[in-house]
Amino acid sequence: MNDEIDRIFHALADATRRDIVRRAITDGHSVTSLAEHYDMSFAAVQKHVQVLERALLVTKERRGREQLVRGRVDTIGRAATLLQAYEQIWAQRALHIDEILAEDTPKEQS
Amino acid sequence: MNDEIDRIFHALADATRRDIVRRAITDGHSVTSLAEHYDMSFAAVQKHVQVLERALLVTKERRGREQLVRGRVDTIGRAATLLQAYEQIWAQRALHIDEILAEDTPKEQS
DNA sequence: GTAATCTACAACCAAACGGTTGTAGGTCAC
DNA sequence: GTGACCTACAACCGTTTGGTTGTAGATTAC
Repeated sequence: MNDEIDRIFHALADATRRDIVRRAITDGHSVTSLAEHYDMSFAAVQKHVQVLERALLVTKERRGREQLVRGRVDTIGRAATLLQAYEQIWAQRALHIDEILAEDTPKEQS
Repeated sequence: MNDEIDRIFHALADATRRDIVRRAITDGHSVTSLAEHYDMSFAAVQKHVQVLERALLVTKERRGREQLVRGRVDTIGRAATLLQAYEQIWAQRALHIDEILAEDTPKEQS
């Protein structure tokens, strides 16, 4: 499961791949049509899609001779939840600090 | 700015680094005390901390001869917001699909 | 002042990344 | 069936990553 998270974050750690996800999440796009937007070879874009696919951030669907790339919302949601968990931990810590301050202040006054 | 996001996601794409952030977000820890938890050299952990530092996910604070590592909540929140944005885009798409289905179904019945 | 502790950083190495070109297999149009 | 198009994948290459060991600089304890 840690490997799964590794793959998700690694996949998102590249601007080209994030842009592919952005495009693919609203509509399916062929690999060729995706490749037209970037200043690199078709094969390079194909590799990026493969990385996204292994991270389950994207699926491919045959459409005639094309392969439609589509964003996988469940996985993106999973990653967002993970990060929110980190925020949650922090929020509890901040709350805890507030409690400590609230307890200490009166004692200093006595 | 894209580089900043690259660095954040890349930093989180490693289980050891995620664990360091987890520990450091609630309390400051010296690099040595962090290193005790992992099956690798001190220098390796030090490098991981450096990656987190460059991604602004963590700050170091001198405390005598130790260096306290502490999680940066603002950056974590930033990453969470980014992922939520992706989810948001999806939600709109899902809503759109629902609308299409809602429009189509009656027509099929008539 | 000396020894122990904590950190920083350089040098090295194998493996993974991110790109390239080239070749080959399906699918569509005609 | 031929040609054009879309995709898959192998081979290659320079750079980065993630680990190691070793050395050196501060800081603390005594």
